[in-house]
Amino acid sequence: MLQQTQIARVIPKWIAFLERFPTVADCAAAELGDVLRLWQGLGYPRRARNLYEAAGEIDRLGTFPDTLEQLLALPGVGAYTARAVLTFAFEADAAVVDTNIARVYARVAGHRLTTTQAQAMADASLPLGDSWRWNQCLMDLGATLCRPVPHCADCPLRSTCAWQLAGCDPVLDPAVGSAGVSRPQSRFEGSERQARGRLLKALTAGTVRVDDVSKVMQHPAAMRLVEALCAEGLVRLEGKTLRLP
DNA sequence: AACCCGTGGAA
DNA sequence: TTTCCAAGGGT
Repeated sequence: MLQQTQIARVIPKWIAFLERFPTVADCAAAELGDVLRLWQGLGYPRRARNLYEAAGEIDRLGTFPDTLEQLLALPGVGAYTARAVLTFAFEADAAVVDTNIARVYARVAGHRLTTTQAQAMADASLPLGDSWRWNQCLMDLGATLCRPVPHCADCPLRSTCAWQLAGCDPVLDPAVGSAGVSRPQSRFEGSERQARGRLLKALTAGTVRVDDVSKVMQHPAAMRLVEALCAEGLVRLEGKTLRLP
């Protein structure tokens, strides 16, 4: 839920989700449509599908994956999420690089970093033992002080940060664009993404007739969107009736 | 590497 | 009113 989504917006959804699915097995035993309904409002519904499929895989495994390799093999689990589970759930030694931490390291280094470089810096800096505390502190530093518009005066790294020592010039900020963690997005208003979201939202409330799709989504290339959602397994087509799978 | 994927709050 | 971007991942 936290992938590309602010924690304040996740918390109420997370509480409701765990109330409905207290265990992995509960989620695995449900229908994808139930998961998608609980996901409504969070965006990126493919994450809900990935979570649902991951729950199925873990349920079949019988044990929860607890190595980086095993976690990375799960759908929707990448470099950040796998390490987040390791450090925050299992309290194992793993350095997470989210958008906040990537920004901190880029500014400390004083130049733009590739994801590989940022992960290497994080790995080299990680104190062993209570690594989750380190990860949490660094993440919060990025979320509170080392913001896109920073508050350098209060930063504990102000004497060692290369960008700060260079004068903290916004034009020279090595962490523009979320330090490359999240990429610029195309226009949302009037886009097919918006239309897909409208259709999925309509389906959480019931079914939709194919003939009415254009009106529901207010988008010209309506049928292409239906096909895209069907291909992703987020929508099921029965005759001329659309419903959640 | 480049591009795609939802949604909503804040500036 | 736009624009930015948020505890990223997949192709």
